[in-house]
Amino acid sequence: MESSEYDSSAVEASVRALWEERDVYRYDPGTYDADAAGQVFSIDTPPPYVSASHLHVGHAMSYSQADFVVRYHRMRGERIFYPMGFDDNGLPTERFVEQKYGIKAAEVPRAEFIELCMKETKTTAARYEDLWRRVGLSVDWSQTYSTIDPRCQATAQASFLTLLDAGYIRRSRDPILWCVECRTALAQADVEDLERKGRIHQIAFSAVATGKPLVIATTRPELLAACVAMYFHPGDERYAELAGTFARVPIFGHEVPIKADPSVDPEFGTGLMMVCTFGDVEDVNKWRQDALDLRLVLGPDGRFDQSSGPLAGRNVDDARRVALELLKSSGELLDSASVRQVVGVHERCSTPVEFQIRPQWFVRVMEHRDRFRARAAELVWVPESMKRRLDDWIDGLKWDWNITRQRHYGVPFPVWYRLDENAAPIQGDVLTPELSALPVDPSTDLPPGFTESQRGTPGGFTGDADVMDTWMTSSLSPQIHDGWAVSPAGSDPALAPMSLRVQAFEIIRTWLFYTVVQSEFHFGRVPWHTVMISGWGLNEQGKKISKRDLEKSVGADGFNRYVPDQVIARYGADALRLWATSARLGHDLRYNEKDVKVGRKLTVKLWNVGRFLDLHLDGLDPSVATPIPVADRSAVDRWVLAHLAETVVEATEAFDRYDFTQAHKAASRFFWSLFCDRYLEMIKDRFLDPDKHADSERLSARWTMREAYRSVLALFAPFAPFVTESLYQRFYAGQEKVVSIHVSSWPVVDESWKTDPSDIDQMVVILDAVRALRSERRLHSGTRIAALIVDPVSGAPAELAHAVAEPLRTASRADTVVFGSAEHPSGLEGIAVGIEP
RNA sequence: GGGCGCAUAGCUCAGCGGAAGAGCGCUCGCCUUACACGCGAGUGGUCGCAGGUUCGAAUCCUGCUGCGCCCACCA
Repeated sequence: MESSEYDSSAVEASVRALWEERDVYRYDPGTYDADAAGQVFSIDTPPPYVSASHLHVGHAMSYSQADFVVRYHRMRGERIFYPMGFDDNGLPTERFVEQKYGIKAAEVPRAEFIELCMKETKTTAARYEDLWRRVGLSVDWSQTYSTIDPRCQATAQASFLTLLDAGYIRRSRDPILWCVECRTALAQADVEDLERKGRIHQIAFSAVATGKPLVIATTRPELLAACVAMYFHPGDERYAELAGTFARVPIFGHEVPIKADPSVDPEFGTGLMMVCTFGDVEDVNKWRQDALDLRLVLGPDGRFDQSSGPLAGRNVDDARRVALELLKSSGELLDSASVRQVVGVHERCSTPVEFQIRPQWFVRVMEHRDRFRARAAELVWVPESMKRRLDDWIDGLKWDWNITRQRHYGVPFPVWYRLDENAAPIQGDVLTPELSALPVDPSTDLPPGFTESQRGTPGGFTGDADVMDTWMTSSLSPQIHDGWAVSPAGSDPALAPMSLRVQAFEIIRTWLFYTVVQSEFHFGRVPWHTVMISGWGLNEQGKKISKRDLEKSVGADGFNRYVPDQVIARYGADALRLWATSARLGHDLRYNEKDVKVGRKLTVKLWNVGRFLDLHLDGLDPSVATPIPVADRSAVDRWVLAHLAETVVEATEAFDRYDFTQAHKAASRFFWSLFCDRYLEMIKDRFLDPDKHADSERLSARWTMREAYRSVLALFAPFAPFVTESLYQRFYAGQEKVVSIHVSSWPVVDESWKTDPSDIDQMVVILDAVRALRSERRLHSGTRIAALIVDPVSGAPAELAHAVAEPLRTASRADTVVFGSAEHPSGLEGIAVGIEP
């Protein structure tokens, strides 16, 4: 038996080897029984973007939190389906590859670019998997998926075709959000706010009829080229007479109608505004509502086109500068002022979002919002307050979900368009494959009934060149797991719906929302029973952990406290995970290295109790000996079991409501202050002073500490899986004949443990007073004292004092207990104590 | 502007209707045959502010203030 200093690296490596060798975390499909469906516990985990260049301790925190819950359920005997995926298609990966290789997707042959993407995602995914294994996530790695693999492509395409058939998807030429940097369409969820300083300009138009100046305010003078109307508030008397007349646009000279609309704020600026195609959402609304002209002047590459005169060929910033110069020299720029503005930017590259018009695939979410709200209400939310975030997002939706992206690395749309005699696509004439043929790539595969020679020819066909929004695939993670699109039998009923979705709060509006959409449209139900939302691990300043933290926070010894690999090497994965126990679900937690040290101390303490057992169990062998009935054990032994019983109940109830923080606290409180600091100290005397104690007392202690330690290890197993497994293997696995503590080993309270602990509780109060006396005299706790003097008043205190005299003597390391006169208050009413060294 | 969350010991955080808590830090002891990554004893808080409900409020209600996040947004 090894019983040396704790070496986390060695212990964790050998435990990991055991898990992998025995395949402890493999999902057991078993036999599906509808009545026993609760026995499967299935988890829908977030597939991380493999392009996120580095994982930090904050990621380790949220993934660990999911693992706590999963491990608890596994220990309760449920069959765990715990897969892990990697999200490797879509923009983030492309941008990562573009940056790493210094290329632009558009300027490299498509096949070559995709090959680079695949290569990068493979190596990064392997690195992630390795880290997650070392963190101790109890994932069944045989269930791993990648959002670009054939199964996922087939699932996404099947969803698309099914939704198209059911009328949930439309193709239309709408104004769409567009990123000129990434040169692709975006969905509302891809856009975030950026606050910045801008300038607002007063610009004079002129009334066509009278030549009078009409002054508007704008932050985007370059869009004068795209101006199609001027508006004022219908109640604004200053401009009432302008209704139905026209204004002339500066620089460009075209005439635009002047109209009234209640959405205009008469207090803002001059009370007159211009509408362009398109500067913002209001422009789009008025353009639709009043059927205004279309003057699209900004191209998909972010440059002004030939119709924009002096601005032609320029990008937005350049065009703005030129427009202002022209206005200034013509005297039409009346005023400019600084203003703080908030602009919508693409969240991946922070480029301000522009508008384009082109045919796109949209999922009709707007008209079905009530259905999504109803499903959101069916879900169990942990914490409950997070439901509001989804409700608010649904309420604030403005557009249908645009699932079209003009990129290269993604799932292609499984459609072809029939071409007319000029080889132009015929609107609405869409060719689709059989579901059984999926996945298809329309750029190389053929539509049913066509030959390759007809590709791109008059009367022939052409494949859709775009790819799907990455969320189109990841929102199908439950269906990827249950085999919906690829298994002949369809969704595995044991996995549909799933038990639990785990994720952080920032992707509620994307991943969570879109998954609800898919599940509702395809199956008319929720995708999971419960959603568990974790917070973020923040840096020491309370901010999001940044790339800078990962790169710059390096000490003189080269140690970076934010890099999980380094933290694990120094303190152990158990210690890092134990830090994550202190974050309440849905709440952020500041990361401090010292808090990992606290976790480290707990793992070392658990280990050292193992050494204590090695010394004192004295070959106790449950496989041949029979335990002493609890009723026959010493009072202190019964006492510790009574508190253990309370602890197990508390931890179990906490875990059942996903409150792993309380479960950990309960275990910790019991283990440290009751089991170690009091119980083990109290029983030591039985071993160290054998003459004063009967063999039966020692045997009672041996059985009790063996049983209690078994439960302690199990209570901590979800949090610190490595050290608890190692100790379980050392002391219990052989006798219990169970491969791992992590399987069906959650502690069970024996009814006989539930005794009244109050006598010893009170004794402990007296003991504390005795310890204070010893401390005053600078005696260490091993030093024996000649006598403990107890001075109780008659009645209940005297009865108690006599009842606990012997355990109190033992715990105090006193040779005798003397009932006599003493001065020092014990902390208990009616009892004073003293010591004679 | 709307919504949500948070404000408790120097720090990180529990507690959320019945006598202010933990860990870290700090002070004083103790190298005691499980553990100095330890043990014992201490220090430290008018629980953001102001009202209200209650026999009783850190805990419930109202209003402020500050911080964070989400949404909207002023052309």
